[in-house]
Amino acid sequence: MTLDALPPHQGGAEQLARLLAQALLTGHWQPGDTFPRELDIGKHFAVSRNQVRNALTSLSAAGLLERTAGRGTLVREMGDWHLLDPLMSEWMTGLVNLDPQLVRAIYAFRFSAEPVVAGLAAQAAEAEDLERLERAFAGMKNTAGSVDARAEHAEYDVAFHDATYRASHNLVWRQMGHLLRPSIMALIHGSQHRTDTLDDSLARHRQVLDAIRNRDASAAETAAREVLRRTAIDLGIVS
Amino acid sequence: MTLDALPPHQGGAEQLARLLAQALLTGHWQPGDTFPRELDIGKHFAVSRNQVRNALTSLSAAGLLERTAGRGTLVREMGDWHLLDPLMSEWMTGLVNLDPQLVRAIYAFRFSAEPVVAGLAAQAAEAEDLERLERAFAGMKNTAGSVDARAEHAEYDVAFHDATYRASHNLVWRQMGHLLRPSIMALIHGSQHRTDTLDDSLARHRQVLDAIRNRDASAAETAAREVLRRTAIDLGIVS
DNA sequence: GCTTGTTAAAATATCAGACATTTAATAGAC
DNA sequence: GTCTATTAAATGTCTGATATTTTAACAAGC
Repeated sequence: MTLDALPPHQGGAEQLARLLAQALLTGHWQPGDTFPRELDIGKHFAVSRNQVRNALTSLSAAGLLERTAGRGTLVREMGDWHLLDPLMSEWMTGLVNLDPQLVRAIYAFRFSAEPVVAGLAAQAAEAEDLERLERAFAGMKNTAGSVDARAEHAEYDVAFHDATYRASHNLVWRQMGHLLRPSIMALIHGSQHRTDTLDDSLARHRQVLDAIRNRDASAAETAAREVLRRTAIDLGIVS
Repeated sequence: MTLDALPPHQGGAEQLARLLAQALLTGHWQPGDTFPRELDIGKHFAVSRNQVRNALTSLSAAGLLERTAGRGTLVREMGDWHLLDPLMSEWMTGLVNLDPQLVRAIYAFRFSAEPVVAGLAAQAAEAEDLERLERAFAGMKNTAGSVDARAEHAEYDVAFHDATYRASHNLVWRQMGHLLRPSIMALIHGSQHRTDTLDDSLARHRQVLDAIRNRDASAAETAAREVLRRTAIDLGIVS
């Protein structure tokens, strides 16, 4: 794979990093391939070697590449990717071609983890957390009607789940909230956005909110599981 | 806080990064403090500005620092740390002074997560995974007797839990295996290493192994919970 | 033939210094 | 007092030279 298929970019090592990362995430290079040399990348995108090095440093840190002096830059396999790196989440968000294997893996993780998190949230949530959850839920409700507010709706959706993770009051779980955005954003492209499915999703979210508000951990677990069943349908993982 | 209290270092930006990271992790600087300037760090440790910048880039990427042109470098609060970054795990391993709040947070995470992971492992484990688990368990058994093999024992302990995460066959869960090393290594300094507690720990690990081997998810969950109860005692979280 | 050592090429890593950019503080004009 | 230049200080960037590492080719010696 060469650089020719990639779109041009404008300004900044971060932009370049995103561009290359997204190419890697969508499988433009195979694991084990040698990545283009610094100088070639710089020449192709008309940026300095510094910019290239900064970008490649990010990609290495995220486990996408492996660089060794003298040999060059190698593309690493999916199992080595640092999926929990916030930068990764940023790069994944908005990708339409995200590897289905990856989408399924993230979903499977959420399906096993979020019920537990919701349970913890029910035990640990404080007033501040409940407010966040309620604000996010209200936002989801307000944007559920119109078709053109679906991006905004997704943002509130992310905010709701993120608030759940935060409400667990655990530093580690909270970090995992980063994975939510790419996972939920994938819904925008995957589902049909029919009014009744949105209503159904909303009702299930409300159950989670109520359970947490009532400090009912086991109800929160079941409710979270129900939300994710809905998500599975929308993602096309089950029918 | 100044740099004077830090030990000297030898060679390489990675060493420098580790040194500074560990100082940050043990609270040598308070959140919100301004970190020393690039040039001062370079002068103090007798390294080039490049090395300093490379080190600081790592620390920023891990969420320990926030750098802005013109203003300088700020120390971020614990809630912003990327606890799931493998580099962080590497820096945390071997730290004796790790913040108790952090140790407890990681433990609480494991206590809620590992039962689920063990359950998944029981469903998804393949022959290769069972072999890994058995090898690790055998290693734990062999090193349980002698007092001076406790570091080696801890390594097998890490390997056992890591094998559990891997056996879940989920890319996201697998990433979390990185957190195990610092968490388990903390045990070396925290517990008394009496023979009977080691035997007890070993017996509980065997339960997990057996449950996974028997593909009994719910038994694996309970067994994992029991292992972690033992860990809590050894960490001094409960008595 | 097989091993070993030498050399050369190619790639990333590092260095040093100048320059650019951003930010915050400060002095002055009104 | 408030707003506006100016200045200082910090991180960011560029460039070219140099160092280090790795691989491969090739020759020497047994």
